[in-house]
Amino acid sequence: MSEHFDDNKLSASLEDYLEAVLAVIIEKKAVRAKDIADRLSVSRSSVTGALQALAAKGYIHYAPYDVISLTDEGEKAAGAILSKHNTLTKFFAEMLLIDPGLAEETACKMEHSMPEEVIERLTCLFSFVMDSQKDPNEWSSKFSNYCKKKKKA
Amino acid sequence: MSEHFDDNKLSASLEDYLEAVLAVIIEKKAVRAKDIADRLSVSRSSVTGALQALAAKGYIHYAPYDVISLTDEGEKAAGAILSKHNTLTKFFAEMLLIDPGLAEETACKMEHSMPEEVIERLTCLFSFVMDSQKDPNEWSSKFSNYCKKKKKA
DNA sequence: CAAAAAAGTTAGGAATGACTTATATTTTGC
DNA sequence: GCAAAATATAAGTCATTCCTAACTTTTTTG
Repeated sequence: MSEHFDDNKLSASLEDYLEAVLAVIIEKKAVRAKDIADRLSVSRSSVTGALQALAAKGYIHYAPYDVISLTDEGEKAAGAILSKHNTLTKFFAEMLLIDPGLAEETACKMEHSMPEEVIERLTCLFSFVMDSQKDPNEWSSKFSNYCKKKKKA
Repeated sequence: MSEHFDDNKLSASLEDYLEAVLAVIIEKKAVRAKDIADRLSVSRSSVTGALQALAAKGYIHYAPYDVISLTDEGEKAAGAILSKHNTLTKFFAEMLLIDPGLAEETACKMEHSMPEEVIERLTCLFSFVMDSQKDPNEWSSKFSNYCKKKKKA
């Protein structure tokens, strides 16, 4: 069981960095500071700072000029963030029928403040509702009709 | 139509102050700095600072030692925040069946990053699902059963 | 109504977080 | 082995948010 001191709590920004590390690893098998700088649109030195902070909190293995990798703890945390991100995006886009761009953007902001338990239930709601549809497009048409009617009323 | 410069964007913290102003007004017809200090657990001087910031951004009428009131803009903004707060709390508690305490707490954090449009759709989802229940407790039992089953599988 | 209590304000400052630029160091590819 | 690319560090900026302490104004109350 991993310990949880106050100082390995992650800020929203550090969560973004950690998420980016995992995303880049998934995408290209290895991370370079530059990839993260590009992806998050910050300077390389900001990335170094963030990586040091993440290392200090035990989420990544980091040494100057060395390869970056996630610790077990880091992998778990990054995975959780990524999954929150995906769950929320899917919920907004497919269930609430929000424009994909806005869905993504909103998920990005909210992924930092959603407790595990809430995400779990959201996933559950999603499958509960979708499972009860006869065909995959049924929800979309039913719900958008309802919303339109509601708006007029 | 009210103007929107960069500098009347509110931080999460200022939104909390603004929300508190409205909440106290609703509750007791008038606001005193002390009420807000107590409610948010900050010092009285932090409240003064926040009120000045809110005034500078055009959300409240403020003059030293004078009565505090919301501008039209402020009333609109505070109302929107409060309604986000309530919508989210209700959604978490009644639809996702999250413990009321956690529902409230999560809503508090998320209310700052939910676009109007998403809240609107969430409200719609809520009534769509609830409208299709025969009695008020149907959802709760159906959904919690589904979740239990899902967890075992 | 005057003194004490309460509420509000101000000044000044500490802590944090997230960035930056500029300079130094290391690695890598030719 | 050297130049170019990548990375790291130092040092500093800027904005937020909050605090304490001392002061002023307002309210209460004996």
